[in-house]
Amino acid sequence: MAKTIAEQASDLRMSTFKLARRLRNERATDELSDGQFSVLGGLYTHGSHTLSGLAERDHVSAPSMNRTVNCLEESGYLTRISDAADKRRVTIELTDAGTAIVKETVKKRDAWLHHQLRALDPTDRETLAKAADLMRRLATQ
Amino acid sequence: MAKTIAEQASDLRMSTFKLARRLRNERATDELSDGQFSVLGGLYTHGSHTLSGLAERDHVSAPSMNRTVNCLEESGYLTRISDAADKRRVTIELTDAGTAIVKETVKKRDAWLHHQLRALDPTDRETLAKAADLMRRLATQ
DNA sequence: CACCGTTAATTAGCCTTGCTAACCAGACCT
DNA sequence: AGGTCTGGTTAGCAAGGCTAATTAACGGTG
Repeated sequence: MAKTIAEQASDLRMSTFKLARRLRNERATDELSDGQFSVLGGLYTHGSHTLSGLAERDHVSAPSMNRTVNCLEESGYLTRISDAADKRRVTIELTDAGTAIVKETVKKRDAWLHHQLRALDPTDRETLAKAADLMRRLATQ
Repeated sequence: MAKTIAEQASDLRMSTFKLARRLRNERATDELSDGQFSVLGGLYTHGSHTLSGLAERDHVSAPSMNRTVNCLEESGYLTRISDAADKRRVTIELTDAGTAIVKETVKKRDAWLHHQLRALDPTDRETLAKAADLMRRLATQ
């Protein structure tokens, strides 16, 4: 007997929260908080941004992002580069150390999930792969 | 060309986080924070718990849970009932108001996702339903 | 029975991280 | 030059996480 769409919605919501929480707990490095990693990861995959660009991407206020960036700058993972054309603006770039820690953290972070996926049969993996795409599309609407 | 398992893991992780964040933002009532709702929801679906039981379920320390419970008790959503047999223990129960707000919040919370799912074709919905089940199993391992 | 270790809840106090308000400094417009 | 707008920053507040310490009650053992 098929579930109603409402039931599917409820199931998907609960499963998403559960898995997200589980993944968050699997965070493999204590060097970086979740928010900090999100900033470095964003710089890695989408290139350099201004401060307000970063804030907007993470749906966070500019002052909050400023504090996070200060912290990451102190740790040497990124640098501020003031814009020559418009001196109000600051572009924020990953340093080599920043790039390195992103790569390493992603690897560690995915290790648990990778292990779980390998234990599934290929059909189920395919289902999850398709679902991941659908979920991404839902989320960005 | 098929993705590697590692790529699938990375995709699934990102999509899960994105959708979870999106769902979290859809929170329909400003009366309850995320953590507070989680406590009430847990009591609703799994029945009364002791304080430490609640803390463990939410992977939160006992003092943190105590503060949340204090707040919810003040708001009238739950009550403490001291155990007759072992007076150290306290059982925490939903009040009628607590039950009511859980029902209402779940309904509101699922509304957005329900709307999204209805816009998909049935095949994609089926994929997501299967994935929800797989995700739940992954998360509880 | 009295004592000591254990357990459940709570209180006190700290840290992180979100926010808004207020503030520079530079750009832009007239 | 003066007024306004914009990007970044600083200051200070609130929520919610934590650990350490406290209190109360249970339970076994000499």
